[in-house]
Amino acid sequence: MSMPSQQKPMTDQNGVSVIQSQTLNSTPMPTGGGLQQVPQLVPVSSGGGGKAAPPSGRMKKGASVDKESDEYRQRRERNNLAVKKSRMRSKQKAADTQQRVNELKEENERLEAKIKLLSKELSVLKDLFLEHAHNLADNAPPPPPPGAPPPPAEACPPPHNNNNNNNNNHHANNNNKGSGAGP
Amino acid sequence: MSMPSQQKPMTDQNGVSVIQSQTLNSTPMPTGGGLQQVPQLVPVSSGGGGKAAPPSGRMKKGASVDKESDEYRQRRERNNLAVKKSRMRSKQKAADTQQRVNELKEENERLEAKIKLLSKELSVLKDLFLEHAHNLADNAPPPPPPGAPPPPAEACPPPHNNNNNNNNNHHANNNNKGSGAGP
DNA sequence: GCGTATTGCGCAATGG
DNA sequence: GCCATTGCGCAATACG
Repeated sequence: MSMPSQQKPMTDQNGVSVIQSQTLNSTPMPTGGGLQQVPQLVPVSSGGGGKAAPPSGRMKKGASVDKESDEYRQRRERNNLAVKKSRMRSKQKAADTQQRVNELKEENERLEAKIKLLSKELSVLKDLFLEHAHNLADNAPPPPPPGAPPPPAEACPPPHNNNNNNNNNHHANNNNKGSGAGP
Repeated sequence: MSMPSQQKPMTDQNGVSVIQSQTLNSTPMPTGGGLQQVPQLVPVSSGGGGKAAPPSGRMKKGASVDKESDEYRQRRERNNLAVKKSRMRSKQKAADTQQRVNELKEENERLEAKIKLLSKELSVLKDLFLEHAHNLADNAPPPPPPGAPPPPAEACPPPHNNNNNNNNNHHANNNNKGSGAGP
């Protein structure tokens, strides 16, 4: 096993410049506004000629891929396109995820508000019950001692004007859709 | 953001590539991450060796930046580092966002479950009330005509065995502390 | 095996 | 001037 150059793939990155012949502006104009006029201003560099001619005449050989090859250029271009696409999608996905977070946060708030409301309603009802129970207790002595015959219950709770629960819960809109997430 | 100059630089990208020519491994830089490119092994191509010298001998001039410059290399390296860092953070952020989504989804489910439970409790209590009201109505003819003496209430609502709500909610674990959202 | 998709990396332009 | 961000191309690799 040994393999001679096994080291890790260290992207060597050479870069030849290739000026890109032909129309490169085939970009379908992604969303955001690209718009470009392509005025060619001075290329930053490269010397000139771009690599039309590599320093040494040597070109392909067993190991090298000649960048002059038409096929090479074609493949590169295809890959570049794919890369562009991939990155676009990646970005889109990120944005979507972010939006999802916002939506979920909103829904969370709504749910919490609802919980608060329900809790309040419950609390009111429970208080009513308690009050009722107290009234009962008032008129009915609680624990008759063992051995003593239970007194005939004849006192029913007086109205006591339980109208105090003037809470306006009459809306009673119980609209929970179960687990369905909102649109 | 960013779409500054409308003309995307025509990607001229020349790239002279200067392979690592001489000992380029001068980046010990253990900053945090270690990882560095190993000495080159060559295979990959390109100009193979040649790149030690750019295609044309000309280098600096009024406009071009000579890549041979020590300072240039230094700047490049610094930028590369910054780029790496930036990308790392970007990725991290994306991951965090994704996780946030998961957390929010979980919390949402919890909240919905709670709502369901509260709704049920409310419903039970309300039913009780209704039942009670009906019983009252049964024994108390609603509107005593004016002038008529109110009948002596002596019949209190029979138990009616309202035990039908045997749902064991006696646990009453109403752990909600009011408006406080659970942790 | 070939073709696209994804990923790491470097370069250059640009923003702050 | 420096670092941060971003678009882009290249090459290696993953995936079908």
